[in-house]
Order: sequence, then C-alpha cells, then structure tokens
Amino acid sequence: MPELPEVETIRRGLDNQIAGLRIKSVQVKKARLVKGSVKKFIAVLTGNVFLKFNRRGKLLIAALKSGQFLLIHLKMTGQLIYQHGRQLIAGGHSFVGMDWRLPNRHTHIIFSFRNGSRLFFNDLRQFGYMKIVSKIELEKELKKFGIEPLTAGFSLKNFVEIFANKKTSAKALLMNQKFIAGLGNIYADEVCFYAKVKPSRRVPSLTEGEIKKLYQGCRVILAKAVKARGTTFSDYVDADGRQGGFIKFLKVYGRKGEKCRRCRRGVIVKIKQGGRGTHFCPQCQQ
DNA sequence: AATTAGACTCGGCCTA
DNA sequence: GGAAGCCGAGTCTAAA
Repeated sequence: MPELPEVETIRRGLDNQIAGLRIKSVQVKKARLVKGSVKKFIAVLTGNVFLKFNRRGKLLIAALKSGQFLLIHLKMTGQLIYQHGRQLIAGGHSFVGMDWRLPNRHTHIIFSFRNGSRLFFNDLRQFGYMKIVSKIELEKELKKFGIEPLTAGFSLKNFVEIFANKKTSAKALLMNQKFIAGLGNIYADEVCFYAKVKPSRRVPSLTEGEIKKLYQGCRVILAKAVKARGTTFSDYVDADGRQGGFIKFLKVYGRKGEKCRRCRRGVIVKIKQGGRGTHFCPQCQQ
C-alpha cells in the first residue's frame, strides 16, 4: 500500500513520537531486510538518537545524531508500528486480520528505546529494507528521485517538461519515480481517472489540456489523500482514534464491476498493464 | 554504419 | 493465489 500519502502519514507519526529518543537496542531477526552489514547496522544504531524523520517519494529518511541516516523503504507490504504502553502509531501495509501481539511472525527488526517503547518493522513479503547511509550516500540516493509533488518545485511547467519526448504510457510515466516521486499503482489509476485519460494512452498522444488535468489530478488527489491520512485497507485505528480515510474517496481502484461514479454509464474495468492491475472507466476515460 | 546513452519493458524478489 | 514497489537484465531507439 505505501505510496506518498501513506509514507507521509507514518513519517508524521514517527516524527512526533520518536524524534529525540535514544535507541537502547536493535534486534535484527531477518538479515535480508537490512542492506549491507547487519553487524554495522546494529553497531551504528545502538546508542544513537533519532533526530528527525523526512521523506522523499516513498522513502523514509531518519536523521541520526551520529550524522548518518537510516533509510526505510516499505515497498509492497512493509509496516512500521510504534508501541508505547497502550499507545500505537502504525502505518504501511493493510492491518486487516493482523496479529497485534508484537512481535509477530512478520516482525523482522525491532528497535527498543530507553522509555520502554518499541518500534517494529514488519513485512509479509520481505521486499522492504532498512539501510544506514552517510550524508554523501544519502545525497546520491536522493538524486534518483524526480520532482516531489506537494512542493513548490512541482509546477505545471516542470510537469509538462517531463511529458516531452516520452513514448511510454501515461500511467507508466506517472509511476516512474525518476520523474515524479511518490505515485504508485493506486494513485496513478486515480490521477488518470481524474484527468479522464485512459492509463494506457501513449504520452505523445496527450493534449496540452490532458497533461494539465493530470497535473491537477496529482496535486488534488495527493493533497486530499494526505489530509485523509492515506489509504488504509483496514479497521486499524491509531492513538488518536483515526484511520487512513482515503479509501472511501477512491474512484476506480478496487472498484472493478461497479458503475462509474462520474459518468454513471460506464462500468469500471480492471486490466493488466505493465504487469500491474489497472482500473479505469471505458466510458469517460479516453 | 557503427556506437552509445537513455528510454523502455519485464521477470524476479517473497508470502499466503 | 491477489498484490499497493523497485532493481537489473535485456531490448529498443534516437542522435550524430
């Protein structure tokens, strides 16, 4: 699940709760999820302090007091759960039917803090990772990302430039992190719907107006999704009694067979495009 | 014409 | 067996 809005939601939660805490110990139960040496990973983190949580695209970046950074990527099924007494801050993949006794069998890395609280990194499919990097290495990583939506650099002009000389499909371009950082499969489908553009449309065939609509779609949908605290396919409620509320705003994703909520004529179809489930209304998306 | 860099596509990583 | 992400290998394409 975790795309920009979900990662941003967990970033805010962790920044509020963990920033300033000293790490008492780190337990790595599955070495696969640590990139590089596990020994070094533990050595760097033990006794270190989380200063600040940042985000670039779908990548979480925790600044450490030592001057290094902890990179966290949740990929498809990663979850971060911070437990402090009865308080829980959690984000990432669906929590439906999850075993809330922590750690559970999908818990691969555990951070323990001096105040008794803990941070669990769970990942069912084990695609996610954590990695320690230096400032130099971080800058190298960040160069791989395109423009960041919801920042001043995300202008129509920059967006239009990205679409110049591209031969791929509208959806594939929206999802390419090198050009636009943060959109994944759900939000790319939603943005295409917003713009009335069929996800498979080749970029050279898009009109100026359609590109502008795609741009507006990115802004409107991502801003709304962040405000709703992301799309959480679960009944999970966080410490403030809130849950990811964007699911009810989804217009096409997960709505195969339903009547289109806009034109009320088409029926949402689901096809495979570039190996990904792709949803659209054949009536109002051209 | 041959070369090269960048764009593009797709399989694989895993679990349940 | 469905899947919300990304990397790397391989192929394709435009430029000069």
